[in-house]
Amino acid sequence: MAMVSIKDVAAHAGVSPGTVSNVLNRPAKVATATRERVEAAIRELGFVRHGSASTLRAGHSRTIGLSVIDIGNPFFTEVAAGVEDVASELGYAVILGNSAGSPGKEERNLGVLAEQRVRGVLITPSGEDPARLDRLRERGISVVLVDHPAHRPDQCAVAVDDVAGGRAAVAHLLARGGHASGHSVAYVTGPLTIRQCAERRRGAAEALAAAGLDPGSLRVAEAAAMTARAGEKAAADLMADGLPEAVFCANDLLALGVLRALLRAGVRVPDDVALMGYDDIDFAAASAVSLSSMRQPTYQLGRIATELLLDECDNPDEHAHQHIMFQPELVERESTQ
Amino acid sequence: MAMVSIKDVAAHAGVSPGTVSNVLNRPAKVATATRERVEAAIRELGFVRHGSASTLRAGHSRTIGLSVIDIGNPFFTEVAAGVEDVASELGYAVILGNSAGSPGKEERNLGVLAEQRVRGVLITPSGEDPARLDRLRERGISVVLVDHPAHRPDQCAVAVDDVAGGRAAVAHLLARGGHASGHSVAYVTGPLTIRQCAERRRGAAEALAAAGLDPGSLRVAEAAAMTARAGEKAAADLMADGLPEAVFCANDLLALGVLRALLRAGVRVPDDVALMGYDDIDFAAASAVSLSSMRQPTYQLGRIATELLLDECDNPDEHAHQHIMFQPELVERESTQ
DNA sequence: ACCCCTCTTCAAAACGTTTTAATGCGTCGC
DNA sequence: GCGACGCATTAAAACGTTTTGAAGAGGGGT
Repeated sequence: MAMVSIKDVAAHAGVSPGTVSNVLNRPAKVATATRERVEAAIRELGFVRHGSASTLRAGHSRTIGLSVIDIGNPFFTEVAAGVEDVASELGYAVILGNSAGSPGKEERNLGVLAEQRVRGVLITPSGEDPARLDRLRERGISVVLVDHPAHRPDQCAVAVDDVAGGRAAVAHLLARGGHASGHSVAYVTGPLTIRQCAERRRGAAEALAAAGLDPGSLRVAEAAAMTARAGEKAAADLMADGLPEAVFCANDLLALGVLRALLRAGVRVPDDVALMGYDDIDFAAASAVSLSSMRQPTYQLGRIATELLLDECDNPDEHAHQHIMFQPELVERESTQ
Repeated sequence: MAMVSIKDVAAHAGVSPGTVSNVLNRPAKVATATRERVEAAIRELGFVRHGSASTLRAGHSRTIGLSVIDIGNPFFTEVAAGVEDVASELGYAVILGNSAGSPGKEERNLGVLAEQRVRGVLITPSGEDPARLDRLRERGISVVLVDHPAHRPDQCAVAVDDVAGGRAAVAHLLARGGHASGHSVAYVTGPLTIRQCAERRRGAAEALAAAGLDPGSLRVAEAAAMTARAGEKAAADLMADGLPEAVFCANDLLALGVLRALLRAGVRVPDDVALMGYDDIDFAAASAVSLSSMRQPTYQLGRIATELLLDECDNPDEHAHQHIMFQPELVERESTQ
């Protein structure tokens, strides 16, 4: 409990507190002999810099915020791993916020981040309200969007082309043949207020159109959440209305749930119904019927977003805002063979 | 960028900064009329309390640290979800640290947490070195162990009985019958320096002994990590030395990897080899052959640990340290039928 | 000898909040 | 009408660091 401060270190090393601060922050500015004396004192006394005091005086912290929609989803977990790795390499701490899809909780989390005076925020926004993020920017907190295109030009964003992904997925399903109408293709999705869900749907409709089918005929089953449980429920609803020939799910969690429900009902996959997921999480390959999916560079998403954010924070002058858009990649497995 | 401080609010409301602080921290102490005036000023000016200044002066922050071994493992993800929920309910921010099994990285992360003067730390230690944690305690940072028994009496810990889990798992495998010797049972594990791995092994050996077999005959395959990929590799090694009749894996990720490797090699599960995982992650039920596993109250682990930690922080006097030990539960699925 | 540099170090102010002890102002009991 | 008391508010100090401008020491060139 004996809080040892920079002053104690200074006294112990026979220098002024300012010099200790220099040793800590710009070691080059201080003579080798003194520096070593100070470093020894720091070690002997077990001094740990008080981050809050530093933040208060310096005007900025060494923490960033990460706000995701669902920490239980392996997609976000991998993003978080990328973020954590880069942040930790550069000596930043990561404050985690889980919005659980609720704009209210997201708002509260952003409030906490603002209080903590984080250096910047990485966020996969759960709604489409740029105003809140602009308010952060006005406070001098940089914002980088993750898995979401930029709201404005003077902002970094790292995203994946979801329309293209939806298009490729449904095109792949249609390529198996035998689809007389769009009605034979179902789209199981999370809340369509989530951008990713809406865009993948748009891509799906485009694929139908490209195949000469009515894009409006896509059967859409909107689940309340993007979890396996919600997927099971959606599949039950779907089966009640008559089986489609192919199902495209907005993510792998939904797809795993759908798969479980179908198999339990005695439906054969892919023979009776072909199935596509999205995200290519690790478990997609290990499921009962291995799952075809759209792969995204998830870990990289987190890494690059963090690198952009910290570059923006540390070199505000030379920093060039970037809008990065990756293309997803089709991974073909048993569920569509 | 216009930082509005408590002084600005005070001026705008025609009171002193001290009163504003009181409105923020003990609203009961201030007359209703003034309080409302101040609250209006706060709203109009968009004031956000400077967390660092507050921490500096008050001597403690409203953040806690969470240090886990592998954020990519759904087990820890669920723990993290429980932690985040409770912390967020009580207005605390969570700083996430991923040790990736490396004591060095864990050490660095703890350093960051110490600098941030977190109120407390939730940790699943990756090694067995209580000294580092004691050093935190000396600094006035409470520590609660998660999924790990207490190092000392005056400390909270929330754990699950891993010896019992290992025992139950292997007993279940043996109950299928046909085991002439312990050699027919393999244990695929992560690094045995990880306590969970070592204890589950002990439980496994105990089960062999209880069945009248030589506990030393358990075939142990130690993988470098507790991931599906590492599991695949371990399975390959295992097959090279002759197939066992039953495989017990230290977690579901390893088990999924083993399962994938076995199936690819044409081995039938459970007919040729029975397989048990551990953790009962969501995906265990959805795998190619649904996986028998040991279920742990994961989300609850996170919730309770956080509640204990925050109770210890907020009521240091009345707080009673607790050592909570849950019992895992066998979940039987296809892989052992 | 003198001046002018460079290289180190220092003293002191500032960051935004919390907290303590003190102040002012009514009100109550007598 | 007087002193005492309670309540609401305030002024000012303190938390531990960073930063700035200035001071001091030593050296080289004239």
